[in-house]
Amino acid sequence: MDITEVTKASGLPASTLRFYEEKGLIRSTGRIGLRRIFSGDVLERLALIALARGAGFSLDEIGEMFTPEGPDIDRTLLLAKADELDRKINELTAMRDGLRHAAVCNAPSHFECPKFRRLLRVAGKHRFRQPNKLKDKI
Amino acid sequence: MDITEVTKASGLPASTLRFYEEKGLIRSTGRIGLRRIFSGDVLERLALIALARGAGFSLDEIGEMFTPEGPDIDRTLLLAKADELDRKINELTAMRDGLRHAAVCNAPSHFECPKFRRLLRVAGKHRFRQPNKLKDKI
DNA sequence: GCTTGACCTCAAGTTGACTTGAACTTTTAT
DNA sequence: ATAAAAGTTCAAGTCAACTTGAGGTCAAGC
Repeated sequence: MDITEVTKASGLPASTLRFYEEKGLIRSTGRIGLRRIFSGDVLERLALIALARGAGFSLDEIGEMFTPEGPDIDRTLLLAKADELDRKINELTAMRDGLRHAAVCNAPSHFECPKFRRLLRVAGKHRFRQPNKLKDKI
Repeated sequence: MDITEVTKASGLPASTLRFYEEKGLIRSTGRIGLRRIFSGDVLERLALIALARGAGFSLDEIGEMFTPEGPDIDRTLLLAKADELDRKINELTAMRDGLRHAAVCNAPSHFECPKFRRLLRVAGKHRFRQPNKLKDKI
């Protein structure tokens, strides 16, 4: 398939496909002239990438999961990630319940609603961003 | 409390607190000299921000939820967001199960494992990034 | 055989959420 | 009184994940 067929089948723009290829997340099987040719299973790969992205993995992390040859995708890493997802799911569930409650609650501000405030306590600790990398000293 | 007390209590760096203030997400109650003074409930606010961030809301969206005076936080918006979270929760659950399975599965490649492939189909469609905004024409 | 449109490359721009740095002012500690 | 520590502003930098743009190539249809 050529790149437009992939864009149609996957919904991703060509620029993204080229970008993913450059990152090593997908591979084109060859060229006709300049044009990339992809084999059908790139779609499966893209689906997996989409899934992993949805689960909060970064492209780099996804790249590492697809170790070029490694049959040994680090299993403890996978389990750790699964646990992380469990925590995340709990958080999202709390937030969802909070929203549903907020939609019917008539406290003047949600901050004044005890139900809502309890949620804050429940779903506390989660870091979103790592500190910027400091430049390594030589 | 001054800004360092807030950083200690919240775990957020001072730069973030200033940034949030500039964005209108939190407010300092006054100054001593140049220095900001915060009242204790900023911590609650920060907890809520953290929760909402964790649930995937952008800072701008969070800002809108804290409408300055609006008693009428658009309830349908809240419910829509809750539904969105439900979908996300399903996705994460699928991914989590996929990871747990992958950790014990001994198919040569996860792509070759039918259980895993089924997941791909299940948890398909989710957009992560909106198209860049095109500059509005005058 | 030539135009046209799909594709290409490569560099630079974009967005969100912050962080970092430089230069300055205050408080606090000696 | 004075220096260090902690705070401030404002502009610029960073990072991920892409997108956009300029300029070039090439196969396909007329």
